Amino acid sequence: MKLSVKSDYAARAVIGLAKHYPTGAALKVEDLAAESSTPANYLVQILIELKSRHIVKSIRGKEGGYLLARPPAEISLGDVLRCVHGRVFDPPALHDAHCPAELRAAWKKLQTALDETADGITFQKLLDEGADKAKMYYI
Amino acid sequence: MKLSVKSDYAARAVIGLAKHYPTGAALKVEDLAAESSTPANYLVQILIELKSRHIVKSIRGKEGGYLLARPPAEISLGDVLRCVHGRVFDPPALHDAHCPAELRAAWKKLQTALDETADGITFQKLLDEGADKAKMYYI
DNA sequence: GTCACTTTTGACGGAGAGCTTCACGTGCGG
DNA sequence: CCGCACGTGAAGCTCTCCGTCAAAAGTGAC
Repeated sequence: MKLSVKSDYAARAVIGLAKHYPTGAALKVEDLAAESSTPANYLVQILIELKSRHIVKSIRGKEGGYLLARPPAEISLGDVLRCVHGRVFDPPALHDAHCPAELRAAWKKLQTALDETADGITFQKLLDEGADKAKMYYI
Repeated sequence: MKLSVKSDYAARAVIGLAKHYPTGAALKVEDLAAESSTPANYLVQILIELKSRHIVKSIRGKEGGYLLARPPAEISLGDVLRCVHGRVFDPPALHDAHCPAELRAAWKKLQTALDETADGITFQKLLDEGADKAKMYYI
């Protein structure tokens, strides 16, 4: 079960924006694409989806670009994942009447486990982990 | 992120075999397909994969068919899932050097959360749940 | 040995999703 | 008015998933 690169790109973009969040300045798509090494033209579409879910916001015209709509502590990996795809771990069983109830319950269990874990990971935590890792190099 | 129907079919097939496990008799592909309402021709391929991972075993010739290779308590949903797809929740980030380390750690966390949950669900538990549900109708 | 019955294996093809790029429209500032 | 950057839609391409089919090979009954 492969996870699409789209979600990966989205997460990288949000991380990139989160790093620039304290500055308050907008980040151009091309700069963000270069920083997170993602195809710029594809990243645009992802950013639009992220915008529609109020995870990021945009400023047009010169000096325009993207920035986070909320502080990184209030954005979870689950939010980004659910934005890019629909529901995380969506089993076809839920739409199929032939699926036995006990199996449906099992899928649900997996789904909630994944959801809760993803919701527990905020981008503030990811930033802190990255900072900790950078600091460890000096020890 | 949709889960493929293949995994659903596989799980249903194992449940069907688990129900017949006490009898010790082999179950024909067509019967199993009818019972779990899955396309027989497709189910064959899934069963072969399940066999290669020693989750089920087969008997050829007349009176042949499939049966579980182990008791239902020793088969987890994670086993079936990993058999049908490769790794569960495989993020492309692991193969991409451009992915930041903190994000890779986050994907790993989701992956292990899903793995542990799936490994905790044995088919014996699913059978018991189904039996409990059936019993509740008589109360 | 032969036959009926089963699994086994391989290949095929339509359908759909994912990835990427391109071209043009829209709004903002100078 | 003009340039810059976002916004949007469409197109191509590849690849996997889903399902079907046909032929091969093994097994027990007679």
